[in-house]
Amino acid sequence: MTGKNLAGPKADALDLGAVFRALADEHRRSVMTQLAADRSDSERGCNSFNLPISKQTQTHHFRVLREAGLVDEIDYGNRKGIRLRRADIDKAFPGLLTLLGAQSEGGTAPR
Amino acid sequence: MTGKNLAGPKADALDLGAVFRALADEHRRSVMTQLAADRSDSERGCNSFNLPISKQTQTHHFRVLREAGLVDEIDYGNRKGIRLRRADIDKAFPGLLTLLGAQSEGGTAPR
DNA sequence: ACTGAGGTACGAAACTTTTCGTACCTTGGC
DNA sequence: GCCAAGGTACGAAAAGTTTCGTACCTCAGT
Repeated sequence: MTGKNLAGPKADALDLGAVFRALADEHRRSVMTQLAADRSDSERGCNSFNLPISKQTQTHHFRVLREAGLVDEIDYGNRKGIRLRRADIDKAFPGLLTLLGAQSEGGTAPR
Repeated sequence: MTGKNLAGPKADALDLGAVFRALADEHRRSVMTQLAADRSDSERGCNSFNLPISKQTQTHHFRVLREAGLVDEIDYGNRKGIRLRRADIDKAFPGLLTLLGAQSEGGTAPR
């Protein structure tokens, strides 16, 4: 069954402030890092991220990501899909998605 | 008179979360955008940014920027200087500083 | 039609951030 | 020595964020 896409900002209306605010939270950044790491940009189920928080809180975080224009949310009624808006992000803020991978890849330098 | 450099994280200890949290605030992002735009990376006085907030609040914001490792603060006693840590930032998060300029420069891109 | 899994709405508690008032410190110039 | 300009410390109000409880919705399978 075809789901309907929930509304987010247009590609040319992405706001850097909203994006940084969205990425400031550890849980949301974890989601974005996982999405950015998958070069195939396939749709993922919303509970495939193993977030250690309740589902109400997850609803909140996914909404913030969508409203920042970072992901599309596809509503299937009793299930939800999420997909990275890679093309739009790369166009508006080139290098941002690469940055997300940098931290984990860089290695754990002891102080 | 030589001022003394206030402590911030080491170059290899920059944290992406702290950086995004620092850049999530409009005032701090404004400061960083101005600093990033000056390719000479010269030291600037702390009240040369025309922030529409009280000096106590400015103290707070500059501290957040320093603790995120984005700037050095130089204390002259009755005056303070601030300088972008461009090399450290470029090394840890290449492309980040370019991103800060993107919004103002990119402007209204026709899609 | 019932049930169960996944999701949302609303509201409240806990926590964090931003902001500023009052009081105080530091340096340079008089 | 005194003052003014620039800055900090501490505390508290205001505002924003994160979290979850309770109640409810939606679809798939039976």
